[in-house]
Amino acid sequence: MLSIIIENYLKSIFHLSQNENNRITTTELAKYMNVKSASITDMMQRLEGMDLVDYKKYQGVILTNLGRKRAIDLVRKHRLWEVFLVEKLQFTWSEVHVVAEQLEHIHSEKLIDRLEHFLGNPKWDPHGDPIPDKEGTMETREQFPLAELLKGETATILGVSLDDENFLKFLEESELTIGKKILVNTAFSFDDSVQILANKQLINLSKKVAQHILVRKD
Amino acid sequence: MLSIIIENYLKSIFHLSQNENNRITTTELAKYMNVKSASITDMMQRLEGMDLVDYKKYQGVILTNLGRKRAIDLVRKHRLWEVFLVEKLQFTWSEVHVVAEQLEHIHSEKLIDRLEHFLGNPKWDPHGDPIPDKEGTMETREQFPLAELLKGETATILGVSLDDENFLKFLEESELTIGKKILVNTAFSFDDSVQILANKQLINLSKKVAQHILVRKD
DNA sequence: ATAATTATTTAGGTTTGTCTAATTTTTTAA
DNA sequence: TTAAAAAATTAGACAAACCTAAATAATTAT
Repeated sequence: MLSIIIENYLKSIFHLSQNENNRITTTELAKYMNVKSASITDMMQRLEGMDLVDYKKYQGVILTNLGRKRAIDLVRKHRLWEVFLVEKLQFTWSEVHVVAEQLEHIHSEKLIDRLEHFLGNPKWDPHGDPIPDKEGTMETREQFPLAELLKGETATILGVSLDDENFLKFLEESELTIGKKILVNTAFSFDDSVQILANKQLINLSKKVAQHILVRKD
Repeated sequence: MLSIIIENYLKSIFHLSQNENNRITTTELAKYMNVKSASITDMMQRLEGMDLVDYKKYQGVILTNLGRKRAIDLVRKHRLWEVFLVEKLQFTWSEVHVVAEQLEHIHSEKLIDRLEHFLGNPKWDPHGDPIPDKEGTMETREQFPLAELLKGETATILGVSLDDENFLKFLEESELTIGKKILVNTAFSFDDSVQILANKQLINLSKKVAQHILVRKD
């Protein structure tokens, strides 16, 4: 059974390399995980020996199939627990992450399968991220950053692409939550900010915020 | 924040010393936890320094108020999670313990308070053990080992006093679960076993089994 | 193409939590 | 009440997961 620490390494590598499925550098990983590069090198050599990563000196690291399987399993657990916390225990969007980070390390296949069923086999978590099934398969859908919408377009909020507590708090306070309909009132070219209409209110969103809200065009 | 390992030490000391509230020896604790006595001595010196236990060389160990508070908090979490597993996820009596042993180490006061409310503020866990409230107070009630009943007496099963997986499996298979009514048909003096009537069937119980089933006399 | 800079690895050290073997203290039995 | 046995502690070692400082490799800028 993998230690919690090793599980966290796998998850971090997975998150950093999933966009491009490219090798990531030890420095990148060190920054992301808040440990020193020397510790990364150390651990990568151990994980290589466990066939969890493909690591070559000075060439960075990438997950093996086994490592990816384990990482996706953690993502599955994390996201199912997030659904539980929000739907059953009324946690807010911004509160769930810290707790789910702990819960994802509970080892029990029966627990997670039963939890999935108890929650009604959800396919998306409270941030709009897909929940992998037992085989690691996740659903996909067309979605865009709100920032890409043009003046006058309408859309529905599907999720977010940034898991920052204050960002999520801001969205909660602005009531910009999943399912909400929005209309782009103005797109300002001078700073790429946008003004949207949501909940019958005009709300200004910075470029960064608009980039990390994911929507479906209506 | 206490490590999982330290939390397990506190819980073990608590369980071993709660009957008599007496000091326990390092050897007792070592056997219970499946580690060597030397490791216990080592750890006790650390815990003494953290004001979690009162430990004196060659005189055994007992929890301080602080240590007991922490241990009861773990018991609270363990038992609430057991209720969740049984009531919401349909785990059986004998399956819950291993998973709850992991879940009890999740750190989040909000999580456990919300869970308690979600479960309807239960006062007893699936084994019939009392669930401490936030202040550490638990309910009490009159209960006896089934072994103490006399021929002809009727009773209701309240719980068990042994957390052994095979013992619990046996009870599940015999449908001797919480709330079941029983009647003592015969008490055999030669081996202290008893024959009871439950679920319209005659069931023979060894002395050990009868000692670890807790009942209320009707 | 070489020098300077940056990235990465190696070497050696620390803490936590365990172990075995040796020693000391306590308990039990003669 | 002393000797033998049992229990408990100390000493020293080890693995995991980190660290700092030094060395080496790769990249970049001149």
